[in-house]
Amino acid sequence: MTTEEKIFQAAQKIFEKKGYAGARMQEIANEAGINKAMLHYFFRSKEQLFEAVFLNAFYKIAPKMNIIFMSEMSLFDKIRSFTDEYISFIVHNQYLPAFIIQEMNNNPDFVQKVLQNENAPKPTVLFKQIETEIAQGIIKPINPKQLLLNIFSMTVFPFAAPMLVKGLLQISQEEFNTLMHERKTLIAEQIINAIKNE
Amino acid sequence: MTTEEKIFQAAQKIFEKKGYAGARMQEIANEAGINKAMLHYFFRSKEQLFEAVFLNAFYKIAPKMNIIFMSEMSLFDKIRSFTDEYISFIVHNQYLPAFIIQEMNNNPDFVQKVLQNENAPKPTVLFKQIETEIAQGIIKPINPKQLLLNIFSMTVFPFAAPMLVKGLLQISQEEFNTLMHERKTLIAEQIINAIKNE
DNA sequence: ATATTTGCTAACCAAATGGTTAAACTAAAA
DNA sequence: TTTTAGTTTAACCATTTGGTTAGCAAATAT
Repeated sequence: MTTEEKIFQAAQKIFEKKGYAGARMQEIANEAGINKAMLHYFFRSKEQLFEAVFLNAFYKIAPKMNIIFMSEMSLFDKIRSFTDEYISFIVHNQYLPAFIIQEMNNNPDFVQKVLQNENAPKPTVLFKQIETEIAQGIIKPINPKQLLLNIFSMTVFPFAAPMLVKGLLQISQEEFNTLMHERKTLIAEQIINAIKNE
Repeated sequence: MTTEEKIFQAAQKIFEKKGYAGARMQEIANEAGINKAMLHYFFRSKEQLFEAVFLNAFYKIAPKMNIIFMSEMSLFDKIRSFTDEYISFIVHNQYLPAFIIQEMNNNPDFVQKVLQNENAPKPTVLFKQIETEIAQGIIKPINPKQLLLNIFSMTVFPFAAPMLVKGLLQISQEEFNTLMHERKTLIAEQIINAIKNE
């Protein structure tokens, strides 16, 4: 592993745990086992190092979102495969959603920068599909944005607020993981149950 | 307004916007229009000032949660009144959920401290009620923890990740507010639709 | 073989940051 | 009127923090 990779991985770990404001360049250097000057040698500044880490994190998740936005499946199958694949992925990267959400909240300017990229998921196609399926009588009438927001909320929230969820439900990390595994199919069931006709 | 109140309100504003790590004592003093030494005169340290603000925030929201945990209503009515009252309250305190969630994530020790207080919401009664209504055939079988998590996710998530939501749905703050207003009744409808028998 | 670039470190620096102090001001109690 | 207690400020302090510099050693190019 090159020094640059060591730095990047250390930065990932520290930024994800502490956020931009809470992270310290010295701590990242220690984690990487190298001299602090190397951080600036390879990445110029804390901001640029952070941006590299943040964009990498965001574009790790974005493709998973495109399952629901871009594929050719029926709405029900989109919901099923999105929840399943998203949760399967996030279980192995539990830190990502909270990190991304926190930094988007604290850095509103950043949001547009990220979402104007070509990789950024675009919901218009999905919205049209929902309207079509409503018109066909497959699902009950609902504002497409609300439906997408429901799917998203149920899928992402536990990973956005893991500490709150574990505290409120009074469960351990193990039970949390079990629940998340269950949710891979449960969320789709619940939503489809709520919107399907008959 | 006393100086202590000025400090507290300024601290609320700054901590909520920037988080503990991103907030600066000087900025809080400027916001309050007083000398920085006064912060330490009234609150001793940044940590203690933060703790006062955080606990205040948490115990503003906690009572709204007890609607669903502690009242005597039927499950459906609990869901209806929780989503309605929670969203109504949060619309006027949009910063609160993201702030609480962020600091609970960054400060895992803090979580237990907060949730061991007597005000802290306890879910056991609700879980039993759900199991009873399942046994009575009112609702379909579901893990009570999953049901609570669904209610919670749909209600809280948009306020936990407002920037991400606005970005992904490509909506303005105004449209966001409209959607949230709609959700006061929509969430309950969707969930009840998903779990009710017949 | 020599010059040059690249990777790396120790030491250093200026600014920022949380916190302290001593003195001054204010208002109420004695 | 004098004490006394609480409030406020300006100046100061020690530490932390992001960032820089000068130099060294190994690789690369000439």
